[in-house]
Amino acid sequence: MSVANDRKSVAREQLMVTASQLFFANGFHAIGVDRIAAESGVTKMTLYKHFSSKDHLIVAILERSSEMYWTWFEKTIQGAAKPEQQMLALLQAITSQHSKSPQSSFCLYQAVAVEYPFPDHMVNQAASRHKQSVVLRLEDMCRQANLRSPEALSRQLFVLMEGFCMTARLIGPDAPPADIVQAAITLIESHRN
Amino acid sequence: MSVANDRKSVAREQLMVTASQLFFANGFHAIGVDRIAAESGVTKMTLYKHFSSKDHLIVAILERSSEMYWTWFEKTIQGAAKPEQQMLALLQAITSQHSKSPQSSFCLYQAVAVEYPFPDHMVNQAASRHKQSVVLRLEDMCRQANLRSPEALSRQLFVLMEGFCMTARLIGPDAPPADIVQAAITLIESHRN
DNA sequence: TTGAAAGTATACAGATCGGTATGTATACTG
DNA sequence: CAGTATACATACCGATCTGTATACTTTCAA
Repeated sequence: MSVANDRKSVAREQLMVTASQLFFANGFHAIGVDRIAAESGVTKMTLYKHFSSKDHLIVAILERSSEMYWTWFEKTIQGAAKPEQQMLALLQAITSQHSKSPQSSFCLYQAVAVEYPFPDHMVNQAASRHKQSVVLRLEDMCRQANLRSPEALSRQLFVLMEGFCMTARLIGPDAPPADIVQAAITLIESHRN
Repeated sequence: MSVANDRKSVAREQLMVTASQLFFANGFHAIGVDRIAAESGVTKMTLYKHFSSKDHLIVAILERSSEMYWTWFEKTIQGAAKPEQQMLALLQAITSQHSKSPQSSFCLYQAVAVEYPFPDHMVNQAASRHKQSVVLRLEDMCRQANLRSPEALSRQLFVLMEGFCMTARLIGPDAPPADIVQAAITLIESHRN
């Protein structure tokens, strides 16, 4: 089987994990392919055997992150019956994860929005696809909850989540833990019929 | 007078304006000093006569942006008497500015948080100082308004504002215009005594 | 008028960037 | 055994990065 299609390669997996961590902590432009390869314990040639360019590696990381996000998403809302409770479960999971590891609140897609700001760039498009689908999913949940103006409410909750992630970067660990959950509760309540 | 202290130099001013725009639209690492100098109609040597390094230029831009921000801030809340109305005036100004020019919602300090993530870096510190002062100012307003848990409310409003700026980057112009103002109203109301 | 300040022009240093070329060793598999 | 895939090592390419060196011009005020 051709290497380019072998999604189970250990080298490929290690490259994506390592690169993901490095990008996470340093940004995209600050990390070169040499360092990614070195810290993966792999040659640069191996990197380019698996990914045709740095941009393609980033897109692969973003798409795998998106898959992992949705797995986490569905698992998190699993216990909650009503859609309102599901949305709160998401916020609670985000904040409790934040208190354990503040760095985990950082969002790779926000970094893309900053470092690849042009919509015709493949990296930007990969991030946009993900965030667009999040907005739609939230809107879907608001609709299921039979709340007033589901579009507006979903956008409010989305902004709340994005703001939380960015605030974690800006202010640091001791940012807004439970406040955001309370804000979400207030906003949801205000959209009840 | 020495050039390094001449804050009125046209070249220095042009460099800061041009660099600011370029960083705004492309990020920091994506823009080199050569391009900044060229698009300012100035030599690279002139840039280094006024700013001892690229990082110092960025810090100067951030600090001047902060001054401009506070000028805008005080001017915006000027018409409103009550602190609650002042906070709403801020949100309304942000959203109305957004509908005129969506790019203006982008926040340079958020870009710093992504591209200079280390707290011991002077650029990161300059951005942190600004955002910290914004949080404190909001908290002050909430306290003046005699609302319940001013700390929590100010953090909620801060997250809302940060989320709005980031959403403008992530989703694009047709993001959440009036929804955020409504969210702020709801949150403020919920903290009334 | 003269002399410092401000700016120009050009060239360069040293490092790093993304990406490629060439060849070799290992290991699975038909 | 033969062939293919995977990964190795090393060296290199052109471009770009921040920052510096040197020398010439313009402006303006004491």
